[in-house]
Amino acid sequence: MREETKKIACSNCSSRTSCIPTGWGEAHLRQIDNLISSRRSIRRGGVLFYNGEPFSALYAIRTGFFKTSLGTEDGRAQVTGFQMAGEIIGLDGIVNARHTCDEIALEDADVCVMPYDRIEDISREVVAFQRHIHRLMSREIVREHRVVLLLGSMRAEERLAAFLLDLMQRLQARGFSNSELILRMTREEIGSYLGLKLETVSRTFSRFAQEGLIEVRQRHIQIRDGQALSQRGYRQICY
Amino acid sequence: MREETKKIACSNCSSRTSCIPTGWGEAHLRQIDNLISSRRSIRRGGVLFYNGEPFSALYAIRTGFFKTSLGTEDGRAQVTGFQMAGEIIGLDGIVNARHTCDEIALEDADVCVMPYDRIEDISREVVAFQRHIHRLMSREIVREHRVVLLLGSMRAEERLAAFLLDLMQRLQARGFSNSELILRMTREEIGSYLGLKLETVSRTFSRFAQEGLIEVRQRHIQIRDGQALSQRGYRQICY
DNA sequence: CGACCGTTTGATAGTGCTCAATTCAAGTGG
DNA sequence: CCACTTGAATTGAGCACTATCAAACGGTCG
Repeated sequence: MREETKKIACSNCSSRTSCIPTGWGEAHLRQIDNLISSRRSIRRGGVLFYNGEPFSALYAIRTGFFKTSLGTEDGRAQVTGFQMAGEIIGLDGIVNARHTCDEIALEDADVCVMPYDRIEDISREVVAFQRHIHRLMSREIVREHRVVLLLGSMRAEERLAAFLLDLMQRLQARGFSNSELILRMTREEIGSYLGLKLETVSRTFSRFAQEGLIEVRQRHIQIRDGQALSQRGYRQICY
Repeated sequence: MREETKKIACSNCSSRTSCIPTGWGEAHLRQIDNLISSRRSIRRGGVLFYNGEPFSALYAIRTGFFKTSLGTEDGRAQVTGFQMAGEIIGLDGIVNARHTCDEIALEDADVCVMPYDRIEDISREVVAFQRHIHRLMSREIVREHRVVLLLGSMRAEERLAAFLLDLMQRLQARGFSNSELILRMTREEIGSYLGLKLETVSRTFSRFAQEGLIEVRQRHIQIRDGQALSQRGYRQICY
């Protein structure tokens, strides 16, 4: 799994708005430019970091799609989340200076490496950046809350609908179509994430299709009736 | 629900070690002493903060026991966690400056109020404190990961066993017995947290008791065979 | 083209849920 | 002090949803 390393700054990065939003004064831009140490390219199926691996940096996804996977003692594994461009990953490693999950690329990906000690330094100097980091972590906590809600109180249909709606929303926020998406993960990975078996995922897709809610061609999903889909899956909290 | 407010400093707090660990130089103790603005006492059943309420502070639990509860659009609610003395709550509110869940006392409780702007200030001045806050948030993320794993891949028996073991471990870390505990929550709240119905929780308790793993008298639980219990529930990741 | 992986679909079994009745513990008020 | 009320917990019977096992299909890539 070959990986390349490049040198780059945030100030002239095209996707800056998504991961490090605007709003710093010009004065601080130079400090922010010191944030990224390098980039890494990960091939499809490649691993960004392993469970147990020493923690040293957070990563901003520039392109590509990742899954977060957690192993259990008895050999089972569960997907605990999917990440796409613009999102920051690796926050789990801060507590014990070790990562506690595997981060695996579902397609060829590029990430910016943000060494944690630099994050600490800049946080102390740039108030807006400090707040940004806190908000990132807090957002992650809130997101996980919603996953817990999903896994703890929804049925298969509701879970899958909520999953599709969540994906759609995140893609739409990144400028993609709001009625069409291509799944980057297998049915098994979706099932693992939703606490279902792959057969159940497949069946539920078929049922949705039969009822005219969506159109399914392999991993290509077309939303036909977003309204109805919402009614099935959107039990999420509004905030 | 009457609540009292008192003024106090961390440096001479008996339970300091649990929420704000030692290790700051003497020089910084005075800054830390400025962290707590007041204390609040919450009666059993009282609410520390509501979903939607403006966020202004984190809270350190001095005494008492809380549950975190999330409401769904269609009126259902789910418990997403239980918190005990020494733990820090309210981290969910940072992202959007509003709390996204309800925090409810399961027994009379006392909390220290830590205004968020003071946390920001001290974080910038005391490196060890900054790191402490980051670790708190990261720990919360890792904990939630484990809950997701529990809900997504364990069966009723495993869930309840893991739940008991987790509680025991946290109580033991606080100096309580490692073979005996009193549940502060109802079967329904346990069920909600574990993604089960209260009847299932009750039945599973009974089964454990029948098999000699534990002894159940209402909310009083006696561990008889922790080893066996571990084998049932401990599929958690080791880290 | 053929092999392989992922997906779909069917039949059956099992786990946990629903509905309902009963027991238990702790107040509450006469 | 005891009958009464109330909320929580236990237990049972039947059912619904999802898992499991199994087979067939389809797209992709060597």
